[in-house]
Amino acid sequence: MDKRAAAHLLDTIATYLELKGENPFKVRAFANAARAVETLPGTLEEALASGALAEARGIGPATLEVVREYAGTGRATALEELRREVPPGLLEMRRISGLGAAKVRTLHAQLRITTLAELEAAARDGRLAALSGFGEKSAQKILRGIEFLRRTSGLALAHHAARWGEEIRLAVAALPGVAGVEVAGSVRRRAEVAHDADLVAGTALAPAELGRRLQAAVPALGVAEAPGGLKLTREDGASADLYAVAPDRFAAALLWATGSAAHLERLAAHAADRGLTLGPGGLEQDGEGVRCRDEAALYAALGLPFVPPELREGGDEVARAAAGTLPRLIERDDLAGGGLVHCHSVYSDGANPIAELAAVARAAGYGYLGLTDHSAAAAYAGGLREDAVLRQHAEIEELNRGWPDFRILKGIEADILADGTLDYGAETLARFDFVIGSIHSRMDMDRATMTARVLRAMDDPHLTILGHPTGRLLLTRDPIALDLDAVLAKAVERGVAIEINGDPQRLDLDWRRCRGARDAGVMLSIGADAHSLPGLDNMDLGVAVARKGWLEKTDVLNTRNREGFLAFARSRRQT
DNA sequence: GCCGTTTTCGGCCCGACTGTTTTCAGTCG
Repeated sequence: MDKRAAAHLLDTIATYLELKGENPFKVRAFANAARAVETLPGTLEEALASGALAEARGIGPATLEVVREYAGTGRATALEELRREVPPGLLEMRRISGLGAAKVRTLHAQLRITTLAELEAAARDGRLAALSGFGEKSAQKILRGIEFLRRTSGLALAHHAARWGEEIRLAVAALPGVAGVEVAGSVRRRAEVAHDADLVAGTALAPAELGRRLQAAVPALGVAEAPGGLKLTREDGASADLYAVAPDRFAAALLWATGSAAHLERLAAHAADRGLTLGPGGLEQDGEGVRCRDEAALYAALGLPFVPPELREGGDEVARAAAGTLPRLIERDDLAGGGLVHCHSVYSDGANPIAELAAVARAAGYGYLGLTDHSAAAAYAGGLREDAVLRQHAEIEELNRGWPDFRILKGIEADILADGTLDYGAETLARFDFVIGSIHSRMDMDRATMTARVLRAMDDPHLTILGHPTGRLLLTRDPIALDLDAVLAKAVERGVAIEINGDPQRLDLDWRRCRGARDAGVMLSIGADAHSLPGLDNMDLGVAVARKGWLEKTDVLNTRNREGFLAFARSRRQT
C-alpha cells in the first residue's frame, strides 16, 4: 500500500464524518492527516517502521491507528463502520457543486434521498425546491451538477491512471516469461483524463498462465481473463486492460493500443496509399506481415518518422510527419537552467518553507524558482498581507545570498478581483519581479462580464502571466465562461504570457488550445502550482501538455534563463 | 481528532457570495 492510498482512505473517512455531522474540527483533523501522510518523505512502510509517521504533524493516535491497521491488514474498521451508518450514495452527492455536507444531510433526513437518481427525481418534481433552505435555483444547479457527474463518471485523472498503470507495468515486467510491457492508451498519449489504464505485454505465455503468475506476484490484484489478455481491477474500482501478444507482434499491438482511433485511421489511410495494410495485427504487404522490432521501425516502414504518442490525436500529425515537418517537441531537459514557476510556500497555503522548495528546484537543475504565494484577497489560502510581502522579500534576499548559481524570484499569484483589477495596489505590485494573475472567486459570471474582467486584468502592466486561464478543475468543475479567443488575442497584443498549469486537476490551458495560441504569437509559461515538494513534479505534467499542444522550447517562457524571464516581465512594465 | 502548552483543555482559517430568506446558514476557494 502506498501513501496515496492511505491518504485517500483518511480523506474518505473525513467525508463520511462530515456527512454524519461530526464536529468540523474532527473532520478537518482527518483531512489534515491525509495531507500529512501524502507529503511524508520515503515510503509508508518506512515511515511506519521508523516512527516518522507517528511523529508527523497532523497525525495523532486515532489517525495513526487507521493507517497502521490498513497497512497491516488491508482493512479499515473505522471506515467500514461509517459505511454502515452513512449511505455511500451521499458521498457521490457531496461532489455536486453547491451541495455541502449540511445540505446533503438535510436531503437525506427530509426526503430519504440516498442516491443520485433519487436526488434527480426530487429536483425535477419540485420536492427539493420546497424544502426550507432550498429553492428553484438550487434545484437547477443540482440538476446541472448531476449532469456533470454523469458526463465524467468512470473517468479518472490521467496521472492517477498513469500511476496505476506504472504499478502494473513494474509487476508484469518482473514476471518470468515476459519479454516487454508498456503502458499504452490515452495515458501514453498524455491525455488529461482516462477511463482506465491500458497495457501491452509481449510474451509467449497464454493469458491464463500470465494471469496466474501475476496473481501470485500481486495477491491483492483482481485478475480475470478478457478478450486478448487480462482485465485487472483494484479494490477501489480502478481497472486496467492488459493485452498479451507474442513478442514479435509487440510493436504493432502497442501502436494499436496507444491509439487514438483517429490517428490509426489516418495512419491506415497513409499505409493504403503506399500499398500497405495496417490493422490491429500489424503491417502487411501483399498478405505478408512486415516485421517491425519497435514502433519507430513500424513508422519507418510507412515512410514516416516516429510520431510521439502525445501527437497521435488524428489531427494533421500524419501529414506533417509525411512532410517531415513535425515539431521538435519541448522536453523536460529544456527547462534546465530555466524556471520552476508558480509555487506556494508556508507563507500562504503551501506545506514547505521557501528554502526547501528552492533547494529541491536547484537540485533538479532549474536556474530559478518563481515563488508565487497567494495575494491578500485569497484569505482562505492565507494570502499575504502587505507586511508579510515585505517579510517574505527580506527572507528571499537573505536566501539568495546563499547560492551563486540560483535565484528565488519574488513573484505573487495575485487574485483578479471581480472588477478585473489585480489584488494589491500598483505600488505593492511593483515590488514583485513578476506577477501571475488568477481568478479564484466569482467563477460564475456570464461570459461577457467574465471576459471583460480578464481583459482588464491583462491591461495591468504588472501582470506577467495569466494563471490557469479557464479555471477548470478536471472531473470537478467546468471552465469559467470566457471568450478565450479574445483573451489569447489580448495576450499577443499586450505581451502577457498564458500559463499551462501543471496541477493534475487543472492542466489549463487545455492542450487543444496551445498550438493555435502559439501560432497566433502567444507566449506560454509552464507552471507547477505546487503546494508541497511532491507538487514540484507537476512541471512534468505541464511539459506533457505543452508537448501535446505541439510546443517547442522557444514557445515556453520559463525555458529562458533568469535574465530572459525577467526581461519579459520588465518589458511589459515599460510600455 | 490534533496540537500546544500559558501542559490535559481550549482553539482550530476566514471573508465573500449565494440563495434563501427578511437576518443568515451554507458553500467555496
